[in-house]
Amino acid sequence: MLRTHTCGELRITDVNKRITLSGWVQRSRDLGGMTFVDLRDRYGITQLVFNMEIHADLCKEARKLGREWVISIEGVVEERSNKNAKMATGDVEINVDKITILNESVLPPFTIENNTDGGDELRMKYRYLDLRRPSMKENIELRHRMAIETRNYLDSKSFLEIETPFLIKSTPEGARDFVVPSRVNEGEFYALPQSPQTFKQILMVAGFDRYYQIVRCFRDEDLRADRQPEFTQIDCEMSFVTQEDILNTFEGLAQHLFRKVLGQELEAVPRMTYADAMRLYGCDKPDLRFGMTFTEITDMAQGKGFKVFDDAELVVGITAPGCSEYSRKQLDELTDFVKKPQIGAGGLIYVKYGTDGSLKSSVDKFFNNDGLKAWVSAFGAKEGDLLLILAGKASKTRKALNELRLEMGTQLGFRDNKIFKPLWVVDFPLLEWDEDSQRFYAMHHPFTSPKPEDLALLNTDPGKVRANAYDMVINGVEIGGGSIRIHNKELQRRMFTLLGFSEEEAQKQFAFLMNAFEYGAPPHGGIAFGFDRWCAIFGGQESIRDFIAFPKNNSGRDMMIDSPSTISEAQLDELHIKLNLKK
RNA sequence: GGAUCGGUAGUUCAGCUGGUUAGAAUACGUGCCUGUCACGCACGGGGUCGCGGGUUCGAGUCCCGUCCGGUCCGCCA
Repeated sequence: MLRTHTCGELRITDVNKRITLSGWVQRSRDLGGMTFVDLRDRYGITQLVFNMEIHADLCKEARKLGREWVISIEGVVEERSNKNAKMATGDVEINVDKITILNESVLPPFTIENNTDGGDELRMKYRYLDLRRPSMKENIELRHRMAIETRNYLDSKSFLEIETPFLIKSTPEGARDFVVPSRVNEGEFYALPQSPQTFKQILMVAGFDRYYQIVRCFRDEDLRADRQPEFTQIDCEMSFVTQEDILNTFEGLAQHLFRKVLGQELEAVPRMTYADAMRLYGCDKPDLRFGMTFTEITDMAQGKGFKVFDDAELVVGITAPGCSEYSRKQLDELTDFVKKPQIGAGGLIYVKYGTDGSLKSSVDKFFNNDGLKAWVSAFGAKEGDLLLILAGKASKTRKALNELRLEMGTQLGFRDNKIFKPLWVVDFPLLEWDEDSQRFYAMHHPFTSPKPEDLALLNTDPGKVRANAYDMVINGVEIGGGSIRIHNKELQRRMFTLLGFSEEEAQKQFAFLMNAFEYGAPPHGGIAFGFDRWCAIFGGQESIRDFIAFPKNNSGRDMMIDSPSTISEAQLDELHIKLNLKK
């Protein structure tokens, strides 16, 4: 037998038991007369003790054990004379009388500890070593619990988990597709799904009523810390429901996961319209862990001869609580921050509202004390606060102030990763105008239904039409989004027209869906959650990579298996493919 | 497609305005040590300063190019 127990389970109540443990050598401490070895497996660490006076040969053998060697030992559980309160197994140790070396290990390139000395690149190349670290193991375990509890909840609500194909068809809308050549169909290609969107809608036509799938999706776009070319969604769809039914059902999922995975009771998730989110936070996924909402003072600020304000479409600011004593240097740094090309503000105006009630601003030349006082009151600022104001074109200025708000939230310690503030953002616009191509694009996707009360605007002012679309946001991260779909042929046709699809194009791309809709499509809608992101947020981290067992790096490469890679001429021939390389 | 930061010992990093033999910590090896648990102490080995070119009496350091990695913008319906 290679083990009777795991390395995480022995307690004081097990003293005097004869046991067998197997695992990896975490480290050893040779004190001369005795040697301690920490033996690690998935479940924890148990200390082994070897005493020169009792087993000299064994003790010498133990000294030779290297880091990450795999061994099996037999011995007796003993109470420690020096207990270690930091370890779950810290009350006991194993007096070993037999060592079996199961496998030696070469020296690992980084330490197998939570505070590893390894950089990201090495950790990905030697992922099997990285995954031995307790923190990584816990992330993977968290992911497992999230998946199990998602299935438990959805199963309890009569959802069926149904698999949809990975080899599907490329569509030009949306993200770039990963493409797979077909050997048996010369010159033709499959595409990997960006999401199972059309399949889940067809499952509704098929009458499956409530569908879900924890499913891999693929997008051939540039990566970020929170974006991988393949990622996992909790994909869901329901029939005979209103938006309200969907929000309630998946608020229930969120509450279930908070309870089962984090042990927290989640109150009702607040809702905010897209319009309010943009007005108060300058973005469609506000971080509600802190306030600092936007205050618009365009009217108040204009007509006093300050050109920056007078020329601006919008003058808007935030209140940084307790920051009136910010130094010139700190304010300069904030100015540099908003002037970074990625943020793109022209400059930053501040008003210091001193603890003594004094007012000092960077625009004193143009605004007297009364003018500034009116601002302070509009902002609802208190003595000791600092107003930070941006001006310019409305959308760009809001975007920049959003970045500044988040930066200030971080600097002031308001973004505690142990605190969770979920939010529904609702009433998204149906369409988005694209300046470059001078046409509307679907903000969510072309099957999203407009709000019935906005239907009339479809002909007169399409940009104003709101959709039955919604996002779930936690701490400023979009973790899910969905919509009520169009199930009416006429409406769908009008949508395609608005989006600039000709009848033929719509037929060519979506014939299967349009055909299915001819046969009695029920009213339906759904939602999809970014599973990796949700895991990362629950784990208190920003990067999703540490919650994926085998992630890809910034360039979409798998550092461990070194993919993608070239293929042989024979393979290319078989696929009828000729390369046309730029370099 | 663009911006920006980085590449120096197995690893994580320092190395100033160009100037003697490139350092620290950690890991590793050897020795000592009977209650350690980040054990301790002593000693030791370990470097194509990513690569190529240039400037210079002299380049880890400056310049150009290139490769690799990180972060962000665009992109991601």
